[in-house]
Amino acid sequence: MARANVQRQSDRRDEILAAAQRCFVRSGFHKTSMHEICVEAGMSPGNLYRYFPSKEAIIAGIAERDRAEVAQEFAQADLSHGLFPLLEGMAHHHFTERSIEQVKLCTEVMSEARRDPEIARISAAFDADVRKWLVDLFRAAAERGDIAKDADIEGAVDMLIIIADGVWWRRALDPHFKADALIPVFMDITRHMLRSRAAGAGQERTS
Amino acid sequence: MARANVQRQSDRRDEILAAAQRCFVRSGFHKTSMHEICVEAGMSPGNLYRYFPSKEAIIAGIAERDRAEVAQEFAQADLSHGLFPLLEGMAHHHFTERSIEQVKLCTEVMSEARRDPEIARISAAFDADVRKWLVDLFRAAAERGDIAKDADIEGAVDMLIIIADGVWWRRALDPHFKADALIPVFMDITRHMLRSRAAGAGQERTS
DNA sequence: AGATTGAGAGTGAACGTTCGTTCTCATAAA
DNA sequence: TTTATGAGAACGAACGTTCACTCTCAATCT
Repeated sequence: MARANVQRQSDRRDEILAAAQRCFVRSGFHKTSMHEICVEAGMSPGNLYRYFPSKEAIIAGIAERDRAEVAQEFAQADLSHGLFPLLEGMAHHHFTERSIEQVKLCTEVMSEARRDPEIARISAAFDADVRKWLVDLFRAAAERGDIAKDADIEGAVDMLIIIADGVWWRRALDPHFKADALIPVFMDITRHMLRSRAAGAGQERTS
Repeated sequence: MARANVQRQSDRRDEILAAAQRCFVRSGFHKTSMHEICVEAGMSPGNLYRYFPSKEAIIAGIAERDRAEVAQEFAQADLSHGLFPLLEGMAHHHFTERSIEQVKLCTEVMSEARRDPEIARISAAFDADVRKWLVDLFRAAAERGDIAKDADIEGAVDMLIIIADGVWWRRALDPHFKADALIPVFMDITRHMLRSRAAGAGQERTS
């Protein structure tokens, strides 16, 4: 076979990443050996190294893939039914539908970001994107009249992201944790955060 | 004849743990080698192994120490000035006063809990303690009349713990993150969560 | 007092293992 | 034949851990 098959090359990379992801979810980045990934991918180390130059490159590939996957959710958002139905749908998706595998992988990425500068970069860029996306969303919702125009959008977004992180860590650490039970509380405080700051008696019971 | 000095033995263990903690904060559990800890503690590996049987034992020791230190804060709580001043003080303590070193160490413990069953046990026990402590605190505050008796205490506590975790992760990952700017938002939603569930128009502006 | 003793404290080279990576060689398509 | 694809043994470094040994010093003996 003379010509380099770039499609097949790309497929092979995806297969390796998928295999590595399964290993990483099971044992974490550091306890997973290259040999383990090779077995999972049904491939020899020599061959695997033709597709990735190092273990770190695989980890970075996984991080990027994972972040892109999570980010994709935001792209599909539809504000036409109002902000709060959208947020509730996203909360449901984030709290329960996302597989526990992806949640665990996300925690791996977060802790690796504390060590590997490249992962930190990917992670920080992702965070900035999500934050900007949410702020823009809330601004648009304010224009629509879904929320007060003088609401503390930045503060609310920061808090929502923090809650999202916290929920995923709980999901990852406590197998009995039922995140969906928290959705009413979550929606309640979200509505409250986005109320008008001006009036003492803001709009209560916005549902 | 040199008798076994149990006090000195304990001191030595503490010194090793302190040295290990510095290393772990700097490089994380897995990237820290025993040699590194030995250098930091000014001690040979042979001698260090007289005080701890393995690296895992040191990690477990660190986790226990760290959790105990965090738990100590709760023991000093004083409800006599009302629930919300107490909570605000705790938030301030948790969000800003706790050193970034301890925050980073905490994230190490959390991610290690996903791998090491012993750390998971320590971490889960700690979480359960904190949760029970907070629920009891809120029940006592309800008795005092600080909050409504029909408030969703369990839900509020779960959410507060989640927020606390999320804030610490943000602190650990983003050096520019200013957690104290979030305290007003935090207190606001805390008050909101602990309002009465019965009435449509709960007490607003409880400050 | 001075010498002897014995056990705790401490050393650091070395060990066996594991890991990420590379090298050599085979196979099969073009 | 040529070249992409693949296998798998082997390498060298790094790691956690061990082991044989030395040092220190209070207790004991003469």
